[in-house]
Amino acid sequence: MPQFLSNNKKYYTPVEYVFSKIGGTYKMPILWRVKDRAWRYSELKKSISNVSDRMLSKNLKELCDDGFISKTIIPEVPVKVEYTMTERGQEAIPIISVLRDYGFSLMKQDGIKD
Amino acid sequence: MPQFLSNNKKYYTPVEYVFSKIGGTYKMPILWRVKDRAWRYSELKKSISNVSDRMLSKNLKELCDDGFISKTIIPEVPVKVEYTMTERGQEAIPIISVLRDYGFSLMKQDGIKD
DNA sequence: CGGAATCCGGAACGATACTG
DNA sequence: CAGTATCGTTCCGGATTCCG
Repeated sequence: MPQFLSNNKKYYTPVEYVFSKIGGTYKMPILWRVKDRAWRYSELKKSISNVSDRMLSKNLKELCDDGFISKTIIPEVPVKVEYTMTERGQEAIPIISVLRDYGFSLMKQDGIKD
Repeated sequence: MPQFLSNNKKYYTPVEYVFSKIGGTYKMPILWRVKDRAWRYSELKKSISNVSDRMLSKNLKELCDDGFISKTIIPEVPVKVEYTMTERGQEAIPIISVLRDYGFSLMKQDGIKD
């Protein structure tokens, strides 16, 4: 099995590396929303209905730090923050799309209706 | 956000459903190996070098129960067990392939050599 | 050989309260 | 409005032991 290091963490497969960047419960839902236009924090909070503030801000920060989205602070009162896609983030969209389609296919096989 | 139930567990996205079936550290590595030929337990153990017996047997059982691979017991002494792909499992391979390619692309962007 | 059962620690995650 | 801080819980996964 191949392996490599990044930030002192050991990875064994490229797939594992993908999950470390855009895996977890909320990152793909965030990217999927932000792909078309700028979204505000409160919009994302409302749209991803089961996410906590802690998880949302944590995941937004990581996606920013890893270069998938960017954050714009508009200094009005009260403050406005917008999240938009970067080019790197855009490249993830087709992957998420494939996973979504496959998810629907699996659900159909398993007799689950959405 | 859409949501649905399966086995009394709540899912919010199709992607989440995919991960519940073939996510985690070891399931895709297992599927990726079994795709071409039958593999024995001890072969998988050796090939996925960092997996424990607990995790390997647990993941193999779940993949069997979920219909992605099948298990053949050959009653020799000592017993021989082989794992092979089902049709359902085969359908997951292109998805894993896409994720692998994307993983290599991300690694290249991040200056990681495999 | 090919597992299953049990125990356990740490990381991930959730709910709530609070803040610039 | 857009987050932090803190605390409590859950759960993934490793180590170990045992079995047909």
